[in-house]
Amino acid sequence: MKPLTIGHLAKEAGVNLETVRYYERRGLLPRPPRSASGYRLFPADAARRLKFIRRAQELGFSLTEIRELSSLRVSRSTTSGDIRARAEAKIADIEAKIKSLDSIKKTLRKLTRVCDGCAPLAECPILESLDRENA
Amino acid sequence: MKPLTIGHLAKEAGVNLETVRYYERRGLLPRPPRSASGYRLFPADAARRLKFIRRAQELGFSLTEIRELSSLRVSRSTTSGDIRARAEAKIADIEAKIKSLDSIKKTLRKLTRVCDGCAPLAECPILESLDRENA
DNA sequence: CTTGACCTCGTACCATAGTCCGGGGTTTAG
DNA sequence: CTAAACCCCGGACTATGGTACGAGGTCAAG
Repeated sequence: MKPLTIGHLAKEAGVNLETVRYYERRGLLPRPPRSASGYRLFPADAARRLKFIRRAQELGFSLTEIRELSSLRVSRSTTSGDIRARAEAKIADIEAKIKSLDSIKKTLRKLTRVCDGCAPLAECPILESLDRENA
Repeated sequence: MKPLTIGHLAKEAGVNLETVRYYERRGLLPRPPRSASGYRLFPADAARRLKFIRRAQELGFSLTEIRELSSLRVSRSTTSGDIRARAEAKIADIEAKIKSLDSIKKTLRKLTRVCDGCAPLAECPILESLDRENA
């Protein structure tokens, strides 16, 4: 588990080097220890953290929300009941997202089934469902 | 089903009026018919469309992706097989998102269970799982 | 027939999330 | 020992997704 320089970390996680610095500034990555000459030395698992951030972003969480999500583990100065409540709120958020995704998915599924029986060109009709169903 | 002016539509959908114009420019809303004096007259269901756009955004889709998603219905000049393939690709995207959300949710669930048995203060430990599990 | 609330348009401005630049020091390979 | 490749930092720049502004036209009520 030798420490990574910022360049290696960035490459491993598949992000821009500047993005790593940016996340550090924004508090999404703990500031890593430095070498004698000032180079950042990241623990090997920092890459996993970066990937988590990326995935969470794709799921519609802002960097601020992701920081909150991550801080559910480190927080001193809060009671565990408090953490629990915040975790439950996040779970509810997530369940709502899953529900929305499911309903869009169902609509798309229906769409592919309809298309199966369609004429080659632009006949494939009334996929109005897309905005009609997901209310 | 009397048509809505932009102001009423915006209010009903809970978005800023300028946002409606913006979405129209970006091609996310069809340009509506106009009154003699040039006012936009939106069909009543435009509000549903706006809400769909908002929901899709919260799920991590960009406006461009949302336009693609919606265009799965209107597209002339493509075969239905083509539409079908694109719909299936979107379904796969969505399933991946659901999986990620599920894994984050599971982690948070575990967290609340651990917390239940925790001391009041900052003892609540090692929720490392957050980035450790979702690889 | 004017006042206020609404609409038109174009343009300017804002926040978020990066990304790039450039002057400087460091480290490594030849 | 020097050149290439890497790192530092601050600050400027970009793209996306809006939001605000202002000059002007419209519409409904008193």
